[in-house]
Amino acid sequence: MNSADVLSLCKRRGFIWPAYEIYGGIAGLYDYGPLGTAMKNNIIEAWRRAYTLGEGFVEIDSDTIGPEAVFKASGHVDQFADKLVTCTQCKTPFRADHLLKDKHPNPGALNFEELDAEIAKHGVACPDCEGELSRSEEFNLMFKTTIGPGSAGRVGYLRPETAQGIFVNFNSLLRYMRERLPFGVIQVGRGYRNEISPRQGVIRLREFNMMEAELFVDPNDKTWPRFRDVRHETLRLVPNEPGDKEVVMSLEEAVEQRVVANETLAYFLWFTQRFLIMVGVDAERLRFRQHLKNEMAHYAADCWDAEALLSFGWTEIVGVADRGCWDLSRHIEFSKVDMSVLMRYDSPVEVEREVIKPKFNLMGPEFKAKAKLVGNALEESDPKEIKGDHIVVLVEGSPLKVDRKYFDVVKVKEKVPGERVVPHVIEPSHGLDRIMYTCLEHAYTEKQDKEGNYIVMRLSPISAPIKVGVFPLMGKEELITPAGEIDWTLRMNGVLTSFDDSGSIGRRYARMDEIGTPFCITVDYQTLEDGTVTIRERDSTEQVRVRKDEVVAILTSLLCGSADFVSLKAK
RNA sequence: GCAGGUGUAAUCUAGCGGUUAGGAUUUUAGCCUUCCAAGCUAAACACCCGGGUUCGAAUCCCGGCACCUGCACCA
Repeated sequence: MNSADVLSLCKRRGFIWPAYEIYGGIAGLYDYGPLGTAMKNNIIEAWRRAYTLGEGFVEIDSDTIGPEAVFKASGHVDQFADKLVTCTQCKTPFRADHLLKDKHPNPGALNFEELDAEIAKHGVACPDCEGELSRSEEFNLMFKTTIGPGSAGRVGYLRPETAQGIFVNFNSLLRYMRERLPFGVIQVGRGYRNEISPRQGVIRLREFNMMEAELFVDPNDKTWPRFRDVRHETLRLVPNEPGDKEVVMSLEEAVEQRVVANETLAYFLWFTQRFLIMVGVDAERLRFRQHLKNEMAHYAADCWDAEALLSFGWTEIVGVADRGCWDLSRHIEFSKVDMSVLMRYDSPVEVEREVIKPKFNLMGPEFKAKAKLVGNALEESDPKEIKGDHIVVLVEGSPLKVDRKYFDVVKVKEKVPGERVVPHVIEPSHGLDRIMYTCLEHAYTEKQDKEGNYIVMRLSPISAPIKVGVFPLMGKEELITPAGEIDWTLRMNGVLTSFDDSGSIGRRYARMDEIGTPFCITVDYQTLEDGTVTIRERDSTEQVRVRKDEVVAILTSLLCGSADFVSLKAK
């Protein structure tokens, strides 16, 4: 099996196919067909429920386009505004302005033509191999656009991740969450990166689907209440130590041995693992690898990738990062809006401290109009700065010596309700397209039969786009009618079915196997006699006969995992 | 973005200067069929796009696009 087989099936059966094919296609753009869309929605729904119902996160939906300031603050503009030249010999890319550092007073300000001219003028060659350099070109992974008409428009970008949409809404979210940490916010949406060379099918796309969760926590408390419940669960980890050694350890061990930085991060590694396995990632082909220090994103303090073993090798499908306070601090800095949270003490702490109290009645005659300013400066000063008989304060930017006789030092008591902190962020960020592809590749099994390859997609019932195939054993009216009734009943109970009365029964089973439909119901002549139908399970191809009025209840429990086929068969 | 390779129906492929562009799978209609891609009869669907060479191009040449492999890149 290779990725071409999977992609070929995806196209043939309507999961995923290259976009704009009638115009020759665009690398890095793929569309989801009917089955792919249904499956994608199933994965999203499972994820959404895990976070909102399971962990009490809230979901928002923010814009995909944003003004430049947002991405200046996030760091994305500067990370990708580089102008690059590439060596035509050894192919090493260099930042053009760096190469001109000694040759030009301000190379960072040059445009492409000027850079090329300067490089030619000074005969700059490749620092590595002396090879000739290519022309300079922009290297910016964000799609740039203009918000608003013409030259009056503001520079904007398509978001390279959904996360910023949560950070910029932090204050509104904090209010909504009644100003208490920790709280979590999720978002599902598209992100855009103008990749240099998209490859490997849907693994690197220019427009992609993400599911991101941002958990805001108290930086002084990265414990997690539910950690206790799962502390004995295990993770397969590759810590960032020399040798790339893989270790299996419990969450508890991982945190105690400081392999994983804190409980919350460890909990969400496990949470991610559970989700991935639930939607159909093979547990044997899943591990978590810690980012190397030099690999870490500009915002991350620690980061673990969930990696799936695909035909391309180990591939990142989820990143679980401790982003620290990077994002919020940057938005505070750039927007000048406070985004700190008051962590209240159990009861307000009464503290006594010394403050400077200006004697305005004496200062008036001395400092005249500036008396008020001087007084304010004194109030803001620390009594520790008093030097003998005077203190130096800053008034309108210049130091001013103020004599001791103009102020008193008094003790005041004040109540401090808590400490203001900028929350830290734990971010599980999921590449939905990659997860979906992983589910498809891990589900793909083929065996030889007389026709050639017989393909079964062993998709998880949760992800499978079609849940049940409903067939009359043969295309006869007396069988089609009752089968049609069962099909209708299932659909009206929220189970997506596929009704098929064409060709042979074997062909119809095969068709369902190839798109991963977990169960098939067949109405045969016995149904007409005793009202029973058969349920066939995809992976074992075994059948069990049940009363047709029980079909909905049985299938519903089979699909959600509260019943399993083996014990149903034993009954 | 660089180098090499490849583009024929939805899929796999034959054809390598002159073919009504062939086959298989698939799909559709009908017949047949009492549980795992059965059979029969019809039908549908293709030379990646644009130039050039030639009397004549799916076939040769050039450019573009896409895919594959390696390199680089992947915050």
